[in-house]
Amino acid sequence: MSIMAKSIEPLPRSFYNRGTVTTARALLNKHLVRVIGRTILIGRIVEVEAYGGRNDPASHAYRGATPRNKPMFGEPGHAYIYFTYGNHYCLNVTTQRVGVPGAVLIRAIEPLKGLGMMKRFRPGVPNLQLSNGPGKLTKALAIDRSLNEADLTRHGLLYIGKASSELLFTTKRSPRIGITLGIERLWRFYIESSQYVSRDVSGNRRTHRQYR
DNA sequence: GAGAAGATCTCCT
DNA sequence: GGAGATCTTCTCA
Repeated sequence: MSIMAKSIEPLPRSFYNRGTVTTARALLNKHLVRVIGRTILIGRIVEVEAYGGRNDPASHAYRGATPRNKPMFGEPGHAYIYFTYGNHYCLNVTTQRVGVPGAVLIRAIEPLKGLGMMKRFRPGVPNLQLSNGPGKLTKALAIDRSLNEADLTRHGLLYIGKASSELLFTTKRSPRIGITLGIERLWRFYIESSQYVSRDVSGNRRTHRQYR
């Protein structure tokens, strides 16, 4: 039986209108839905990181509001998408009430539907490598700045819904990846059993070699 | 207006 | 394991 996108109901605003770490954890195993024309791409969220505000030196919001990080200060349940390293887009979900900055970085998804189109966006890449990193998954789902501030609580081009069935899984936590400050916080969460997370338990990058 | 750093990925050795 | 790519954003003068 195929997964019908319409059967996936977007998570309500209240899901995001709470603590960022709580929301990050709760986003695991939810379904990220991307609509491109008549095609529906769906990925199961398997890895996330929480980013706070003025008390979190690793966060874009640490020094207050800027034009870039504005969505982090806005309504919860919206996309915050930024461009980094001259190459990559990163997808975040805003949390907490208006005026309180917070966002969850989606770091990895497991492709569930629309694999063919994802592979067209990432030609020559093995399945396990399609979306096991923040820059990879935005490319696999054709997510760019045009979707910045998109409302994720509605049926639109991009939203997040509950999984059709709640699987049992074990959540692991670790320091966040790729930052130099705030590494004492264990604000990265991932599904232990998933093959699609970006790093293994010891923090090593998952490379092509390991899968050949 | 200049300079530096960056929530990354890929290729090369 | 390491470095280059590539460009946006922010900070500071």
